[in-house]
Amino acid sequence: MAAQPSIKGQDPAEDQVTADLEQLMGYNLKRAYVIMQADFRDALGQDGLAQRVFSALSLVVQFPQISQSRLARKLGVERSGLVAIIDDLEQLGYLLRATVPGDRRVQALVPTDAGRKAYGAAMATVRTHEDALLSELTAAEKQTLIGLLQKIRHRGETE
Amino acid sequence: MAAQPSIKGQDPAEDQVTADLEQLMGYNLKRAYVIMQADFRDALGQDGLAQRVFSALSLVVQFPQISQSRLARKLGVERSGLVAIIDDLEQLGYLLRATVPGDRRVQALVPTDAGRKAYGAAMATVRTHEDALLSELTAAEKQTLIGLLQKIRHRGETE
DNA sequence: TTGAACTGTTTCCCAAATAAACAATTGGTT
DNA sequence: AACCAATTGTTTATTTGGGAAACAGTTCAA
Repeated sequence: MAAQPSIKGQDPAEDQVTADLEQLMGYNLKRAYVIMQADFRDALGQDGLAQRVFSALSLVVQFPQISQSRLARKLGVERSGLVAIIDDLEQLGYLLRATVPGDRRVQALVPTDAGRKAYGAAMATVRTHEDALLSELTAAEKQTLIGLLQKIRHRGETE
Repeated sequence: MAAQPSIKGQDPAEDQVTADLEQLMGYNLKRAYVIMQADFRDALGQDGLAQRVFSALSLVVQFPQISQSRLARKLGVERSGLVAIIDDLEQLGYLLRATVPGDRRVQALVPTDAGRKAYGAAMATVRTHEDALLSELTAAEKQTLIGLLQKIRHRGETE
């Protein structure tokens, strides 16, 4: 049932063995995620935007005047966790916390010109790096993969 | 180019808009990964094995007498990080750190009967939960998804 | 035998994320 | 009008996962 002991040293046959793990979706997802994440960091440099900051900026650019609560819900994070992210973006001058006339609780997130510009540049860089990393996948495969991942997301995010 | 301001309140149309983010592989991978991870925790209970501990146990069961260095390489983590994981498994009585005759540096990781048993039970639980979470995917889709994720892994892990 | 390389380990540090509590504010119900 | 529930942004503390650097003990080849 179990493989040979494989005491030590090189054991080329070992790599051919298909481990239980390799058939688990969670394991494959995690390993692939770690690789993409490392690639993302590499793309934007160690002083660049973190993945989550980039994602937040993207949605602020696409939905100007969105509130923090709604943004947190869209990103699937807690409101409390979003505060630091928005602080970062505000300090970088990429967005403003604007007061909303009708409701003094809410602060509308408004992207600045610098924010839109930085986002465009970052997005281009990220796309380039993703394309390079995924160069062994065809366009159709990439689309299939994204579609299947979204199927998981739609299932999990509405439960 | 930008969407309507969408000041406040419900805005059902907003969800239909396809954000840039939705076409990025990294973003979809991260969101799907978070969902699977939450499902994993839910499956094994809050006092159950963590994902990484489960993975380590799986490989120890499948490759008895594997060394920590080789296990770390297989899992894609640092040796230093693996120590705590093996400590956990040892404290649970799921494996032993056995000395190897030929090399006094190495400690072979040997699964106990309890370890093999616990692993089998955990694996069955994980599989059941995964199947439930992925019930909207066909068997073929699941296989395709795993294959594409492995393609990313093989690219990233050998670079 | 000397020096390079490897093994497991400890210690320190960092990033990401959640939970719980809080004041200010809003809105609905009576 | 007055109360109460819900919402918003925020702070604080805690947990988790992981990497970097250094270390002593050990092996191995030149």
